[in-house]
Formats: sequence, C-alpha cells, structure tokens
Amino acid sequence: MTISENNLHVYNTLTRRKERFEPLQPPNVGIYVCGPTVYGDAHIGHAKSYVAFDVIVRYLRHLGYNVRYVQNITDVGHLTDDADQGEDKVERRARLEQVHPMQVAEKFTRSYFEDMDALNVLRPDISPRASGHIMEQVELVKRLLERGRAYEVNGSVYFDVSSWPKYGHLSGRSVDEMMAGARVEPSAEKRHPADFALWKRAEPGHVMQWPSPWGMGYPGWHLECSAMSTKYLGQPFDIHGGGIENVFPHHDDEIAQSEAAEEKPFAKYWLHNNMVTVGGRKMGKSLGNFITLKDAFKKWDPMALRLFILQSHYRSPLDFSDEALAAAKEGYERVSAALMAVRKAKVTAPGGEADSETISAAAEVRRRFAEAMDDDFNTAGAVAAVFDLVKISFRVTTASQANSGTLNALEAAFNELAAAVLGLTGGVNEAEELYCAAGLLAADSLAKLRKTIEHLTDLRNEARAARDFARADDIRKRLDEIGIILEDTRDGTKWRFK
RNA sequence: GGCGGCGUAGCCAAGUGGUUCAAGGCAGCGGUUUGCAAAACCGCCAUAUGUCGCGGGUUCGAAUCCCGCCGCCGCCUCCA
Repeated sequence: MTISENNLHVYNTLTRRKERFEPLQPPNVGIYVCGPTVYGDAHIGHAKSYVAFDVIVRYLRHLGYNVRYVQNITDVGHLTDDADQGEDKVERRARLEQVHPMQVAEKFTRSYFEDMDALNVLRPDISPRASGHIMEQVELVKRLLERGRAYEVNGSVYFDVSSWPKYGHLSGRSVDEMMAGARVEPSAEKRHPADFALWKRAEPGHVMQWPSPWGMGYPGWHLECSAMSTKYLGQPFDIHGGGIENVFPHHDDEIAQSEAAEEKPFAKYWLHNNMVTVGGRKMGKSLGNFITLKDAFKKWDPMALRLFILQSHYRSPLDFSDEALAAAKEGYERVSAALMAVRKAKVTAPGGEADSETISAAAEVRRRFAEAMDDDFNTAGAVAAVFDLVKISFRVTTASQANSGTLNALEAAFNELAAAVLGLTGGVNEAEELYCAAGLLAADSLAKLRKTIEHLTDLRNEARAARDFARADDIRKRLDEIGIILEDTRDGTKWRFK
C-alpha cells in the first residue's frame, strides 16, 4: 500500500471531529507528545498515555510514514501549585531527599524509561530536556516581548492574554468564562488574572536558575513544549498529543505562545488521551490511589497491562481493577500461546504453498485490523482482529500437518499486526526477559529457576511412568501453589507462571 | 457557576441511524481430548409486544439523533 491510499481518520480536539489525516509534508510526520515531569516514579496513568501514543506512532510507521517522534522530559519549571506559584516539583523532591535537583531528574528519567521499556514502548526519536533548552525558551520570550504579546514585571515575564483574542480556542473557553469560576488567586504582578508566566524571577534559595535579559530566573512550564516542539519539528508541525487534563491550560497556553510569537499555526492535529480511573475515580497523587508501574509489574506481566490498555480506546477513560487485569493477563497468554504454537509447528512442518483458506482468513484479519486502526486508532477493534488470528492459528496447528507456507503466513500476520503495530511481544519467554530488563528478576535467577522446575518435572514424570499418580499430582499441586503451572503435552511437560 | 464526557451482558470493553447494530477479551456452561488436570478444539453464553441508565419524541427504521430525568466522571489549580 502506498501512503496516499490510506484512509486514516483522527479525532482532532481542535475541531472536535474526526478528520482525514493529511500530513503537512508527506511522507514526513512530526509528532510531539507531552512527556513526564520527572519527580517520581511513573504510574499506570503514564502507561495508558504512552502506550497509546506508542501505538499511534507505530501505526503511522506501518502505513509508511517517516515519523519523527519528540517527547519532552520536564525537569524544571513545573510548579506544585498553578503555573505561576508554588514550588518547583523537582526541586521540592530534591529538598526532601537532600540531593541536587538534577539527581532527582536523572533518577526518575531513568526510572521512566525502564518502565516504558518493560511495556515495550519504543523510545521517542528525541527526548529533549527542558533544562537543556533554556536558550530556546528565552528566545521565545524575547520574541513575544518584541511583538507586544508579553510584559515584564520585576524580573518575571507574563503572557498578555488580552493581546491574543484567540486564547482558549482549543479548550473552548473564553477568558470571561474562565474568570467566572476561577479558583486561582490573582497574582499582584499580573495585569489580567488569566495571564500566565513565561519566565519567573528566581527567589532566594531557588537552585535551578539561569541568566536572562530579565535577571536570574527559570522558565514557565508551558514554555518548554512550545520551544522544543518547534525546534525539532518546525512550525507548524503535524500532531501534538497529550493527556486530556492538559487541554487547559497547558495546551491552550502552548498554542497562544507559539502562534503569537510566529504569527502562524502551531500544530495541525491535537490528540488527547483519556484518564485511568481506579474504582471509577481519577487516579491522582492527591487522592492517594495511584499505582506506580514498578508496583504493578510486581503483580502483572507488563504485556498484560499493555493489552488491557489497548482493549479500550485511547479517548475513553479506563477503569483499573485486579479483576480486569486478570482478564487481560489470560487474554495475553492466549495470544502468546497461539504464536508459540505456530512457531513450534514450523519446526516440523512440510514445505508447500500456503493454503488458500488460511490466506483469505488472514487477509480478512488484516482488513478488520486496518479498518479499526484507520478509525482514530481504535485499538480495541484491532485487538479483536488479532484474537481472530489467534483462533485461526490454533485451528490450523491443531488440525494436523499445516505446511510451512501456511504457518509463515500466520506468523507474518502476528509479527506485523500484534508485534510491530500493537507492540505485543510474542512468546512467554520474551515476557520473562522483559521482567529481567525491568530489573524485576535477574537473568541468573531465572536460569536457576528453570533448572529447578525441570528437575521436579522429571521426578513427576518418573512417578507418572510408574503410575504413581498420587505423587505426580502432589508435585503438580505444590508447584501450582507457588504460581507455577505444569501442562502435559504431546511434546512433554511444559511450565509457565500462573 | 462555566466547559466537556460517560451510563452497553457477571467483569473489562468496542459500536453512535438500516444488510454482520449488539465486536472482542475474561468468567461461566455442555462436549472432544487427558491417568486426572491444564492447554487446545467444537457448541452455548445481552434473544419474546418490554436489549444498550429511565421516560418521552423525531424517523419507514435508533443503543446510535432531539428533549427531560436519574446516576457518574473529567477540566476550569499541578497531574498522563
């Protein structure tokens, strides 16, 4: 398929409708997604967001686009209160732990990537740090001052909302409406309560500060995304993504800054993912119901979490529960088992052309998959197509001697759809390796564990051969109690984690 | 107060005017297989004037559009 033939439609928050996806400069696509503020471990909300955009990027590449994916690391300027007051989150953590703020940023940046790696989220092409782009941010502030869209007060610079009539367009708010129910205490320095900080004067004791034409200070939170997205993607660029909770004020502010500075559009498509809820409530630090990924991975296979996320739509909220995760875990293992069955059958398969029935069934799977993904990345529908592939694969491998052509066709479909696009790695062993990569299980320990279970399995099979089924069942039961399942197959006894 | 959204089977969750519109997963039930299991396979699993929160309406036709009501969620402060 050539790119021009694709039928991808995406929901654009800017226009509040689904639109045909047409990049500004095909075949290139620039996408910027708001990244994490690195002051704590990532949680399952981050997983939903970044898995969603990971699949979006993977699908665009699958369609043949040349994608440049930029996702920032916020290590400065993100305050604990509103955009203009409170303490810097990274600095606050550093103060509590008595380390340098950059140690905090580095520690949790690494932690974030570890968790994303475990979820098989591809690294962005560029992961720019806000602290590494102070010059670009200062330049942006200078341009806004030159154009009369901002003003300086006591070493801080604020965006002048009244100078930009389109302010609030993305979220559909007017400045007047915002004032009506505003909970923000107006700052004495601001001319208008809706004005927001571009640059803040550093108070005494503030560790992270940089020289600027307005004195020592640090950038406002929204500024980094404007500066770094356009630095690496140009202006305008194709897709800007982020969490729905950031539509206002973060994204409205980005748009205002960038468009006012350059007098041209900022991003063409705005994609927003919805939230993870726990017990129907938004998961948040203030509510104390957030679940870090490191904790989640102790209990759940990262791939099960990934499948759980992909079984809903990125624009729908997703309610997290142990019951739902258990269901996803079973589902993932079925997908994994089907792929393993195909690979195993290939070892002894006779040669030959793929049979036409399987070919047409696989083609139908691909059609359904593409139809779902083309409809605003409906991964739930795409996953359903993959389960059709699972069913076909088990039928083919169970029915007896499938030839290599048929099995290759099935494996190719798994590789392209489940693995390349949805990022569901195939194979139980690969999942175990992801645990190792995430530091949850040492490779050496896994090897010892495997050997131990093999010995127990041998003992059990000796008992079975002697028809001592009581002993055989006892060994199986004891392993089951510690979460290891034994299965007797034609090819011998297999084991897996429960 | 303003803005946006949701309510689909035991659980999670697609679908937003009409042939496949009630996907898919999990759980469950019956059968094949197995020393017994597990896995896999086959079948069943939202059905009737009263199926998609409830009540009206529009339409030849609605889960899907409109109105009202009930319940819930998000944003308007930081948050993926």
